[in-house]
Amino acid sequence: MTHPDDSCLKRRGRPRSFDRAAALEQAMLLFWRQGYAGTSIADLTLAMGISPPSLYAAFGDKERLFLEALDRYQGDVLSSAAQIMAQAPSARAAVLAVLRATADRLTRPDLPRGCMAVTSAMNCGEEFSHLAEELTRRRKASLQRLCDRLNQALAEGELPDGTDISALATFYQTVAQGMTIQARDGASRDELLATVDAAMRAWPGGNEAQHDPQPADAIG
Amino acid sequence: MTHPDDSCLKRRGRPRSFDRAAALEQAMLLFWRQGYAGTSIADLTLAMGISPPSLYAAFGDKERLFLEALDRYQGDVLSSAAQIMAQAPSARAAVLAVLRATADRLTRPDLPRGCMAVTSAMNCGEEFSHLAEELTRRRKASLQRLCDRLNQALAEGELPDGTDISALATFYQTVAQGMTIQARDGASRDELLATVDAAMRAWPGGNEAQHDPQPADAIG
DNA sequence: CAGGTTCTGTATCAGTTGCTACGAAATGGG
DNA sequence: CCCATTTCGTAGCAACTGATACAGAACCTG
Repeated sequence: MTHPDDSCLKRRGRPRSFDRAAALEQAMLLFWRQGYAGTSIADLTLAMGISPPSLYAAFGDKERLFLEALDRYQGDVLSSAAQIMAQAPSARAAVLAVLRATADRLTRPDLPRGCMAVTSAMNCGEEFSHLAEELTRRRKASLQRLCDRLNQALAEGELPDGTDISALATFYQTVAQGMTIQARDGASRDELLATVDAAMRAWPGGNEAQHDPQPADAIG
Repeated sequence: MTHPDDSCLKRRGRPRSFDRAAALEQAMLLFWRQGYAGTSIADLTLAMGISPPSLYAAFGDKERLFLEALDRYQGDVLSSAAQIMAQAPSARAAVLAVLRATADRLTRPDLPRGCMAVTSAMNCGEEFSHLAEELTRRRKASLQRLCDRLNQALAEGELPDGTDISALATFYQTVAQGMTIQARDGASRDELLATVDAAMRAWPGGNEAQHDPQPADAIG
């Protein structure tokens, strides 16, 4: 499943005159800001600096362009989350670190607010319901990764026996998704971090011994 | 600020041949399900059972119809929340009851999933940014009402001195907003209620003495 | 009844939507 | 060089968007 220009082979015919990756980046930013239905081909071609035929030749159609932009978006987000989870010394630290990174990510001053995977197909007509379902599928996949980590913690004794792992993972995903709405409403990074701290008070087994270090300033 | 047919005065000319309130209800349901941008005039006229000129004569234009549908939506939701808050014996009970009612409201089998005030203008182009801002304003108003109740609890000693009321209210609003995404993704009422229980563990001062009664089954 | 008023359906308006036909331009292979 | 191949910009497609002009129909007042 590779894209038409992934190969380094010499291609016959007139070479492409624009940077496909850069154009995809612009498309991603537009879909992120305005959603799938709210972004027109005219918007896209203007931002990408190409004409409609070039867009269709390079990306197929609007829907495939959206999915590719979504892949581009999630590529960064998911690998970052995986790395944070891998480095965390405990499940609690992993959840805290991921939520803090989320607070940072959702309020970057130079990027659209909120999570593209949450906002970009929230309300589209029924003719695009399969897009909404695709985003739902991806959110469920994220939930599953969190469940896996929490189940590991349960097996290692970090979490009390009988802890409802699915409910706990769902709770933290719910908080993270709510933070997207807050970010869209103008919440600052610090406000989101305060919500993260509140959410961590719900960690099973109490928080008597917990002294979470302050989050490092965002460096990018 | 009244609508053209609020009066009970006898009106001259041909009487309206459709039920304005019922038509508004259908419009609300469509905007709720598909959002502002995702709902066309054709969709609306079909669902409302009227022709475009009747729609424009009765409701102004699409934007004013949307705002009126939003008022219709929030009328029920906000009065219900206010009543629940008024009846609750404590701030904690109020937050719990409102969140449980929210879990119920977001997963009604016969109504669209999620909160219309969150989803209906989440991603529209910049030409409708004032609609998104209007919804943001209403969400901030809801937050303010929650802050007021929590400040009252602080004054009454229910909450520890030094409690960050704004942060606490924002946390619970964030959870409620995240529940909208979960509901859209198919979460059941019980799953949302489990998230509510998790969120209540974050209530300041610990939960050692708290034994929240089970929520009553929804009766409509 | 006549006159004024308001609503109704048909039939559209100009503008935008996603998308593409077409021929010119730019490359590599022979 | 000539040709096949690929991309380019222009220009435009049918369908849909939000919103209306128009004429006829239905009501009240007189």
